[in-house]
Amino acid sequence: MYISARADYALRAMLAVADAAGSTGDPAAGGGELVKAASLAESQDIPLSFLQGILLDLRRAGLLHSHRGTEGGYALTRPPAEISVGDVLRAVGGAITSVRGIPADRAGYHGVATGLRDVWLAVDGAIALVVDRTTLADLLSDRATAP
Amino acid sequence: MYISARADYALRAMLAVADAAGSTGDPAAGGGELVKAASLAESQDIPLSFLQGILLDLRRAGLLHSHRGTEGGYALTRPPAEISVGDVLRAVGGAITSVRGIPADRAGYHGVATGLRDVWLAVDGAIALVVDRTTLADLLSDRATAP
DNA sequence: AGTCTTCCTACCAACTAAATAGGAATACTG
DNA sequence: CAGTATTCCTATTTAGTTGGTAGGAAGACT
Repeated sequence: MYISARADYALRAMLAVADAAGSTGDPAAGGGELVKAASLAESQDIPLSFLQGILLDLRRAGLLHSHRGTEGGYALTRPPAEISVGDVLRAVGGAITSVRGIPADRAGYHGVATGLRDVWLAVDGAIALVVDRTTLADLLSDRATAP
Repeated sequence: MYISARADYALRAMLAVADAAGSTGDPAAGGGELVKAASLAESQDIPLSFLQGILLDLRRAGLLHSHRGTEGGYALTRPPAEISVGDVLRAVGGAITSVRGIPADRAGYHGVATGLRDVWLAVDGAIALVVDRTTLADLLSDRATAP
């Protein structure tokens, strides 16, 4: 599994948003505090203009909502316990398992290699089990992969 | 998880070697029939000169042994039931899970993102469980991921 | 000697990821 | 209604990897 810089940054940014919103005293469901892109970039060492493109992806995927203007910024659309690592990965990355760029479930094998497709599907399922069960809230409370 | 062309070709080539050796009547442990690179390339539609580099990797990893000359070719060093998909992947690819190119277990996180490292390790373990339990023999008998 | 085959190195082309720059559109402030 | 802060969006540059090719050198058999 290859975690791209985009995916890595996206997760770190989401965690930073969740943390900032939670720590400023408003643990309510959706809204929370608005966090500026610049402060996310600084707290996690992410190039600002690159981060902005990532935040855009996250917004389009419905994980963040944003507000422009002087007191603008970003906030989670759902509480951290309802956003999984898999949600974030899929928002920026597309398919999680791919064979030479094409999704694992449509790899064209023939002859003696036919069984390979099932292996990739099994791998995909195993990965999904981990990343879909782990939420941002889990990560923030530092028990990363509670069974 | 991204399966590169190299990894994909390597697996298909190994399966083709295992199949050719098994079907010519010598199901003995090590040796088997020697299969030429050219016939592997043809049976699985792999560019020959690209395949040769891959076969070299597999040989250096101890999965194949080769013989030059007129009746040369490649053969498995172990029976198909003792070679896992993971063995082949690691032979051509290095680490299975990597974050931005560096191995998952040494990703440098700080602050609120500390927990991410454990997620990648969990993913790595989940993938390993699948690819290390599936052998070439499993794939050849078409019951890909028997639990 | 003469083939046949693996072995090895160097190289090229295309693509993707990563990062940058610059400008709209939008929202609040006074 | 100007002015400013900020998100939003697109185009471009840069660097690295991947996929693939070419051309021999080394070994093995006839």
